[in-house]
Amino acid sequence: MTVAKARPANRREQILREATIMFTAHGYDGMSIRGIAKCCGITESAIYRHFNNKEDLYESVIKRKAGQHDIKGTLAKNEGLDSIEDVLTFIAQDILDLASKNTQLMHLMFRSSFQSGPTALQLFMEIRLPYIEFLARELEFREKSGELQKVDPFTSSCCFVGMVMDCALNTGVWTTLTNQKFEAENVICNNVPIFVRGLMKSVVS
Amino acid sequence: MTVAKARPANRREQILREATIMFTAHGYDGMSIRGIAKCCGITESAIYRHFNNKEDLYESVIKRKAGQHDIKGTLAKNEGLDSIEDVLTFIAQDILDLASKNTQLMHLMFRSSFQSGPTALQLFMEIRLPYIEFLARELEFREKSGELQKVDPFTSSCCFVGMVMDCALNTGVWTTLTNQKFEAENVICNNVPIFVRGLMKSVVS
DNA sequence: AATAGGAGTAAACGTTTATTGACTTGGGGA
DNA sequence: TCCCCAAGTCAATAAACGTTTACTCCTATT
Repeated sequence: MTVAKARPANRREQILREATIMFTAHGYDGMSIRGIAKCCGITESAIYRHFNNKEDLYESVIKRKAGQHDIKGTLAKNEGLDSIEDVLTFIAQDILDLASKNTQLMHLMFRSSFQSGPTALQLFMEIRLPYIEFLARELEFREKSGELQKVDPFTSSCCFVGMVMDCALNTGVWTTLTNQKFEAENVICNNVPIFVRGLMKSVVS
Repeated sequence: MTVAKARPANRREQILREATIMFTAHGYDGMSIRGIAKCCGITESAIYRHFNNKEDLYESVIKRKAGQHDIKGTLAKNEGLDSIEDVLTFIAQDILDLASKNTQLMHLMFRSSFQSGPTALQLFMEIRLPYIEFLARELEFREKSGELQKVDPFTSSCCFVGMVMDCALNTGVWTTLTNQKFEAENVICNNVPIFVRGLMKSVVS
C-alpha cells in the first residue's frame, strides 16, 4: 500500500529551504530531520535520498545561502566612489538593505558562527569580510592621499562594519524593548556623518 | 547498596556553573541534563531535587549570570566624567574588560537572545541597555550644553555600544580569520577618537 | 516494450532525551 | 536519642532523535 507522492521539480531545493527556516529558528540541535520532512510533506527517509546525513544537510544549507549573495562582486562594481561619505553611506545602506530583505541571512550568519565545524565561519567570510576589506582599502587609499586623519584602516573598517551589522541584527530588539524608534535610516543619517567628521582632516561644521 | 555521595555545601551552585558552561558551549538543545549531571558527579535525578525541569534550570542560569553583574550600579558611580572622550573611553574600556574577563557572559548574552521565552532578552536588558542609557544621557546633556554636534542621543549611543559589543564578541574571530591584529586596545586608541571628533563641534586636529 | 534507477514509502533500528517513582542515606533539631 | 527531611541513589518511563532497511513506485532511456 505504499503510494509514492507527487514529486516536485526539485525536492532538494525544497528541503534546503525548510531546513534553512528550521535552522535559523531553532539552531542545529533544534532542527530535526523529522520536522523538516513533515514541512516538506515527505518522510524522513526521503531526505536521506538527497543528503548523506544531518551534518551534510546543514553544510549544504550554509553553502546555499553563501552562494545566494555575491557581496564581493557587487562591491567591486562600486569602487571609486567620490567622497568617504559616499563610501560609508553606500556600505551602511547596502548592509541594512540586505538585512531587511533577508533577515534569515543575518541570523544564519550569527547562528552558524556559534557552531563548530568547517562551515562555522563561511558566512562571515563571504558576507562580512568583503565589506571590511572593501572599506579598509578605501580608508587606506584616502589616508595616504591626505584626505583622512591617521587611522588604522583595518580596525576602523572592522568597527564600522561591526556597528552596522549589529544595528541590522538588533533593530527589532530595540524597538520592542524600548519605545524609542531605532530604524535603519536613522542610523545612516545620524552615524555616517559622525564617522565622516571623525575620519576627515578638515571639518566643515 | 545505594550509597549517598558527599554533599558539597551548595550543589545548586555547582549545577548552575556546569549548566552555564554547557549552555554557552552548546546552546539550550545541546545542553543535556545527563551531561550536566555527569560533570557534577551526580545522577540526573539529583538535579531534579534542585530544579523543576530543564527550562527552570535554564532560566536560573540566565538569572544567575544577570545577578553577577550590576552594570547599572557601576555606571552610576562613574557619572560626571569630564569630557566626552573620557566617557567613550570609559565605556569602551569597561565593556571590553568585562568581555575579556568573562567570555561566557558575552556568548551567553547572544545565545540567550536567540532563545525564545521570558528570559530571552534579560541579559540584553541588564548588560547592554544600561550602557546605552548611560551614554545616551551623557550625549543628550552635552548636546544641549552645546559641546556636541546635533545628533540623536539614543541612536548614537546604540551604535557606539553596538560597535564595542561587536568587537568584544568577535576579537577572536578576526585574529584567526585574518593575520591582522585586532585587539581591544587598538579599538579604543583608534575608534574612540574618531567618535569624539565626529561628535564634537569644534575640532582640534 | 523492457528496464534501470531516482525518489518515494512504512517500519524498525539503537540511542539519547527529559522526566518520574520508589528507595536510602546522613545530619540537624526536638 | 529519635526522627524528619533534604539530597542522594537506581531503575524505569515514553517520546524523540538520526539512521537504515526492504520494498515500491514513476519516469526517462534504450
